[in-house]
Amino acid sequence: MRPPTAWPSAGTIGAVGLDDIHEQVGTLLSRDGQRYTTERRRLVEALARSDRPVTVESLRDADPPIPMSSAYRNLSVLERVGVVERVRTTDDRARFELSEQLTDHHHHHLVCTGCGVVEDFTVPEAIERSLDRRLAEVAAERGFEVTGHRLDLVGTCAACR
Amino acid sequence: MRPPTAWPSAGTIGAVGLDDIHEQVGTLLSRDGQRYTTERRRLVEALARSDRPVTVESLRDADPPIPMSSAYRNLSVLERVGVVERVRTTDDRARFELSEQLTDHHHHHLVCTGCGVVEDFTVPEAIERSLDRRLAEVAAERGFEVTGHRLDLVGTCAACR
DNA sequence: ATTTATGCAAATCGTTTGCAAACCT
DNA sequence: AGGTTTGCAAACGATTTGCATAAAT
Repeated sequence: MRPPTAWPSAGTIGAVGLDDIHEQVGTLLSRDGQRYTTERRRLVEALARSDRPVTVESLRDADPPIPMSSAYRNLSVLERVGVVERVRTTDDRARFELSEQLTDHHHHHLVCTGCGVVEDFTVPEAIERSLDRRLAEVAAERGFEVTGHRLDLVGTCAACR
Repeated sequence: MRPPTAWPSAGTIGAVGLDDIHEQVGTLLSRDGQRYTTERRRLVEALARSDRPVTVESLRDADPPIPMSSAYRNLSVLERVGVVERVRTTDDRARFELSEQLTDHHHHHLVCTGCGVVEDFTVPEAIERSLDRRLAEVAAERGFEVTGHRLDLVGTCAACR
């Protein structure tokens, strides 16, 4: 694992290093008896290249295009082994991003209710900590096993105002 | 508006008063040229009776049942006028709850990734405030117009562990 | 050679919509 | 009556899956 610093939000290439990511993905996949194929590599690179969660549609329109059924199937596998996370917000299409486990980049989402676009942002450590403390309490009260939290800032982006 | 205290999470009946809610809903609907019909009244009561967001499926299975197409259509209207909020989490079905505007109950959601169930919880005022302050900053930086925030605690509920 | 992944087309499933009947004012 | 709401059935759109072909080990 790499230092848990705040990343410049500009994709993961350069910040963590693609080779590094590919290596981890390979490990996570093989641990589940899955192969790290060319197609999956391309998916991971597309996700790493983006500074925000991407839609499957945008992958289909990539160059070269990634067929939607393949994208969905591979994203499911990658999600299961912990490489990607599926982001559901207000609109009906899901978006995908590399998991925080993989990028060491804990962040949150800014969601536009107009066009559905999702951007990343972070909050100061101190706030995260007090939040986590309270969240742990709530979980304990309810007998929940916590796997994480999600914080979305909902609003209208500059383009949609 | 009623005092912005933390509510006991046990539905809204008794806490705010159904009559009170119906009155506000009537106002919000008429403001949009909509009627407050028997069917819509039943929907609002079903939502008020629940202490968590409900699925449309559960409304269909209510007694008497609310046909899904009617539920969807009315929930859309109620959402548009600000009476209900649509909650999207990890599973593919949407859930609905009375809007915070209506209940004066700002709360968050605890989401089980196993069965999809969604429960309510609150965090202390102080945490909300520092969060809001940071969120306002982020919004300002990006030119977003903020309409609210969402905080989900994600995990596995007692029944699914 | 054998097992696994790919990608087209068909199937699913939650949600939306057309339309005729029921309802409200 | 005149316009709105209801609810069945059909339509939609995002996602999943069957299956024959291609790729990987």
